[in-house]
Amino acid sequence: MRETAAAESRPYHHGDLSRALIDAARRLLESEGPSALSLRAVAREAGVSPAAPYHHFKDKGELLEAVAAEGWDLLNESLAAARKSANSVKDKLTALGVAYVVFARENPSLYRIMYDGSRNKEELPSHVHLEDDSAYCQVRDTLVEAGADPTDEIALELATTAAWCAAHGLAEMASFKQFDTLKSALGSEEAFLRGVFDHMRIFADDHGK
Amino acid sequence: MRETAAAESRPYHHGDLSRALIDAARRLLESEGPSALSLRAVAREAGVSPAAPYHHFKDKGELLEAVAAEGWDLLNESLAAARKSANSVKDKLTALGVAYVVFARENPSLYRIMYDGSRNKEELPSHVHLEDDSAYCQVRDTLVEAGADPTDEIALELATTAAWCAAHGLAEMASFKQFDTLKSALGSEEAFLRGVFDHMRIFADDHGK
DNA sequence: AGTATATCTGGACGCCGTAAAGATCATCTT
DNA sequence: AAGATGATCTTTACGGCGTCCAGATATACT
Repeated sequence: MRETAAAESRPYHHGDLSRALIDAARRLLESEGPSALSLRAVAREAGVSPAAPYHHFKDKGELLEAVAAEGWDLLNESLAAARKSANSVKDKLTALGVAYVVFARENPSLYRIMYDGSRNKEELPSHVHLEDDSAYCQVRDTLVEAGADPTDEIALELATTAAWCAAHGLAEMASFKQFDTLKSALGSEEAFLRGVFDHMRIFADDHGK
Repeated sequence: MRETAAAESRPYHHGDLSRALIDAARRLLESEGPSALSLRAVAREAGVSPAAPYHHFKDKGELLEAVAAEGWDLLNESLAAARKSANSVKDKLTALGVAYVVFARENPSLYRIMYDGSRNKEELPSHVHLEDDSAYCQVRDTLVEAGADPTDEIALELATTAAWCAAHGLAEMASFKQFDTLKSALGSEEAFLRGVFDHMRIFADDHGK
């Protein structure tokens, strides 16, 4: 009478329902978009009753936070990969910016979840800022590699913030139809992104010289 | 038996309910935040039945669009004022950016409504881009005043987009608690904003020379 | 006047998030 | 081995939501 799927020796009845709920949520997010992501729909998708999630998450927001956390992990990986594959030191920061925006384009619903929770709490998840290979720290380290002065902490934080804001702003704008003509005039979306970044000192300069 | 308030000689029973609904929505938005902005709550606030709005707006989204449109108008005015009051030509663009972010901080719920509708349709309201004193055009014109080459259309559009993205990105980030220490290290929020903008060529350079 | 038409109300439907009470089952104690 | 414990899940229920429909109401036209 046991379900054939899922791990055998997990805590209780279902076998790691929180994991299953997060997966169900991400499945729904990709197939139906953020507006279809109700707690009941997630429970339905996972095959449990509407109240079951409450034994694993305080409320809907806490489930979304767990989904968002996985989004941040994915973003970190994308950025790390872009950092490695960049040709020159000079190009690394732009590559990072492009990778950031491309991530948002390829995971639009997830990206939205990542920031929606933060906006309500008025702070980003702390591990985004603090952990060593977090997205924020990767940007900061890349700035240093590109020539920023690591001893001037305030300037470094400001520059990192500027880069982050630029990437986030572009990530939210790039999908607007208004830019279609510009994109096709430039030949590709990536050319458009690089074009925008090229108009920001942070993505073009060698920092102060 | 007539209500004493509101204009007397308007179309029907209520006397311009759509106006009253938009006002009610903005009142609710300020007092309770975006999550409290249900269509029913708006109707309640306006003193009509839950179904009444459907004679003036196709659905909830269309009402929110009307609210957002007023938000864009307000933003345009803020930017125009900032443009006028800026001291030097060189400072105009930064002043514009600061004004943009300050608008978002002072009208956080309205600012969210303005972009939420756009995100769903994947395009900004057309008058934001097209009309002559629209926010976008004000930024573009200011860039030209600051020395950008108006004949290179593509570069101008890219630069405008870069400035817009930077301002939007910072507007969404600036309220995060993570930046509190940086703000107080710099003495004020405006110093923080200018500090971030200063790390973007678009807000600091004289454009190509 | 009488008719058409735009506007508003009341009630209904199926969703939603969430809470409380009861059933079920792994684990712990003895 | 047996029973108690407590976590997990289901059922049921509540109020709120967006939206539709049928009827009431008041304006405008002829």
